[in-house]
Amino acid sequence: MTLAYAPSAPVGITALSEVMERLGLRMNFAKDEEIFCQDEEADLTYLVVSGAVRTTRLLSDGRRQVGSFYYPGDLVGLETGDIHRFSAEALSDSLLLVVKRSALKAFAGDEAVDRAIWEATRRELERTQEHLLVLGRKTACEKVASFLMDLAEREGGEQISLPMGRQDMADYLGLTIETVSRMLTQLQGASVVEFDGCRRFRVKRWDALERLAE
Amino acid sequence: MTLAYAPSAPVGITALSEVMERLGLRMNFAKDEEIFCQDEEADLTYLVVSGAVRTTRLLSDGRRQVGSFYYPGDLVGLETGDIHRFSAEALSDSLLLVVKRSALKAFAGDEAVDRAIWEATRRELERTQEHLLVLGRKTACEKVASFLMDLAEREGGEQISLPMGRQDMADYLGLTIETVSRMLTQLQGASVVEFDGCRRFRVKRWDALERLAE
DNA sequence: CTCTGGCCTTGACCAGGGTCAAGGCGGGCC
DNA sequence: GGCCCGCCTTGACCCTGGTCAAGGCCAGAG
Repeated sequence: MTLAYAPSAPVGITALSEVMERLGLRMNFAKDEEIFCQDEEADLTYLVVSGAVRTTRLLSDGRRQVGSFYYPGDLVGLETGDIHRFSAEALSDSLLLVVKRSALKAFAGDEAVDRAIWEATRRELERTQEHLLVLGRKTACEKVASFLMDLAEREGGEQISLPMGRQDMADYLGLTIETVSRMLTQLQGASVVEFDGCRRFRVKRWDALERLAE
Repeated sequence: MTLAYAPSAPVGITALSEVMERLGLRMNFAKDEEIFCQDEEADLTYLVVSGAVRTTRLLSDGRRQVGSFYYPGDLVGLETGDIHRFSAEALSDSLLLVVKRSALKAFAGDEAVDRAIWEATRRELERTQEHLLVLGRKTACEKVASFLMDLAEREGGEQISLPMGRQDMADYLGLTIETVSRMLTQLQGASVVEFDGCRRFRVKRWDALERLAE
């Protein structure tokens, strides 16, 4: 089976991940283990099967920016050019399917892969642009609220789990860990969300959360 | 003449802008005139000939984030999907070449255009990721210093001109106009840069500027 | 079951940058 | 050449979020 080029349909990512299921090497990464590194050549593509992944960038003095989080079904490292501009690490013990881009092209055809890369890149750009707005123009409370809302919208269920620690949230939102903690306490105090331990919550008042997220 | 598809060469943007020179409609935009609007359909592509362009996004309460600035030779509105996620306005009176994407495809071939779109998108993503780091993890002084450095590196010359006002800089950097002004004064006080009026400067100490930009 | 270490929360205090207000300055227009 | 308006700068003050420090909680090991 090879994938045909279908000009108008969104061939891209879904079909590609099916191909990866068949071609990909299954790899386990332990919590905090590096998947790829900033400035490293980017020839591999990763599909998150279970667990989760964060991409990060370090400033020379140790300040860190988390670029994005990736969950099961997401492709990581597809959107980059030849060199990774961020590092990627496993948030928790994770299973990933790994395949060489060149192998993927040979199997799926250049067209399908190019299209998938293009789609992944466009989605990444949109997410990054949204992130930009959050970092540039929102207050601490709005940042945390919109973060929780994004998570809740992705998951859809009642109980939502936070796969990342407070430090990762802080570095994603351009805050400190203490401020994140305080805002969470505050949101809980206002009965907007309710935490069950520090890694699970549910939304009690959607309207309020939405309003706070701006 | 049609452009052939050359798999490995960077066919993209340069060739495309040559085609645009022949196909494009010349349009003048006055200072602050809208070029396209957030949530509008994105069928046109713009090549900056003279002047400059900013892309912006508004929060409901009027807070504004500037996404990027574009200068002569840059393509604007190519990287987006079907709908613009930002608005674009002329920074000053500007001349742009405008062409429909579909016309471009018919003339240059799908391959060449797809490739150009892909390249433009990847560059945009890289710029946005850099911007993310600045907004998330840099201090006001570092933000302003790295902004000036970016400008100076693009222009290369001795005297560098700022095509945007203080408010645009502020909204790009996630600061207020007053803070931008103070930081500029401070950088000048430290003999790092020297202003000749508020729209022209030159770098006096590159090493210091680089260090301050982190 | 208890100990221990790593997160997370909380509090007190501090400072970077925002807010508000008052001029200065320079460019365009008469 | 002079006037005016809009942009830019400066100052005083304040507040959000950062810093520093102490303690709580929970999970995993022994």
